[in-house]
Amino acid sequence: MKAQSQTSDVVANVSRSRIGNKSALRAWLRLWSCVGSVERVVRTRLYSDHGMTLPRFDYLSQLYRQPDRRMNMTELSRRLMVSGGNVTGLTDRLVADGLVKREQDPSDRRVQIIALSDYGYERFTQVAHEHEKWIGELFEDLNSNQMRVLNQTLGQLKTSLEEKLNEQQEE
Amino acid sequence: MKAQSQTSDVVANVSRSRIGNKSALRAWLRLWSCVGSVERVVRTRLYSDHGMTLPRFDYLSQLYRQPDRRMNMTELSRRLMVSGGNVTGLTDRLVADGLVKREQDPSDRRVQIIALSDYGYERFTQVAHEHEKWIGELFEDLNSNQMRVLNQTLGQLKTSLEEKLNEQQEE
DNA sequence: CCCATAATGTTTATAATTAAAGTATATTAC
DNA sequence: GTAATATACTTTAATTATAAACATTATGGG
Repeated sequence: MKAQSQTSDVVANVSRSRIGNKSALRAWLRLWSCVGSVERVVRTRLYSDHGMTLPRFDYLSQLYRQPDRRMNMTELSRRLMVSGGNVTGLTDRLVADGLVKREQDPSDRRVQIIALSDYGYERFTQVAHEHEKWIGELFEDLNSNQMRVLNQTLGQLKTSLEEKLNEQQEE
Repeated sequence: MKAQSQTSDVVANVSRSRIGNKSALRAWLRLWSCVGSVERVVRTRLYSDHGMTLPRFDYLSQLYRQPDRRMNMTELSRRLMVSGGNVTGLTDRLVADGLVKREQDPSDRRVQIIALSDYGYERFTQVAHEHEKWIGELFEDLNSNQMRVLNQTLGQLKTSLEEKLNEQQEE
């Protein structure tokens, strides 16, 4: 009885795992597809209507959300989920366009603090308002219940992924 | 009465719209974050464990899913949600590495048909197996109900977005 | 204090990516 | 049949992106 029970458990686990992988893979492909579609629309409109690229918009939005509209390079890299070298390049171009400024951290000479300029703030505010409208339109076919469920599930997935990434980093 | 009722409707609509936009924006940010996290993990492991980049993996996976493992450039561009020029460049590099082959369409001399090579098939099969495992692990904290709900909602969002993109294109 | 180690950011080389313009071929309208 | 238009792909120039190597500064243990 015991042996058989173990075998059943093993079979059940393998089976569950395989189904889980397939189900996860389907979810992943749909996530990827949805994000790709939204990004494509947003990128195109940002560029044609405001002459702004998506990476720059994402960058500025991170600064914008901070109370003091300031952030160092490492934190920007982490939040934008891009490499440090990429942030250096983006920063160079945003500084050249006057949208952000580089400041020194008085307590740590390694740190560059990036501040949204007045011009950058003004510019971003205008674009962000439209951006929010586009997103609203793209998601309008979901009813309030679906939206609630989506936010809940993605919220948990996000937390779970962040935990996994932290664990992985520590290894 | 009539005027007041209209005013209330307008207020209600505006209010609903604003809430909808905020809720949609939250969902969008979570979608973006989850996809970014998963991509980061997959990209890093693809590169360190298999010397393969994520764009190439995505490209090969599109070919792999076709019954004849063949697809033309335009269709690849559409499915990968990237520009045509990008597909040209990726194809050049994948051909150089022997993973895919360019073939001519006998019925239309403009068309390039890209075929997964035997080596490409073999290579992709190995990597895809691991990839599926990684995705399974990244999503393992969602229970079966959450997974079901996520797949359902994302399925509808995907369809809705595809419709919107088609409409937009026709305008 | 001094050394090892960690953290922050830049540089380098290369790949991926876009928008727009260009080339070649096909299709459609007349 | 031919001209206009559309489709398929490539090229170009610029931007965005990565990984790895590097320089500088900070931190912690002896």
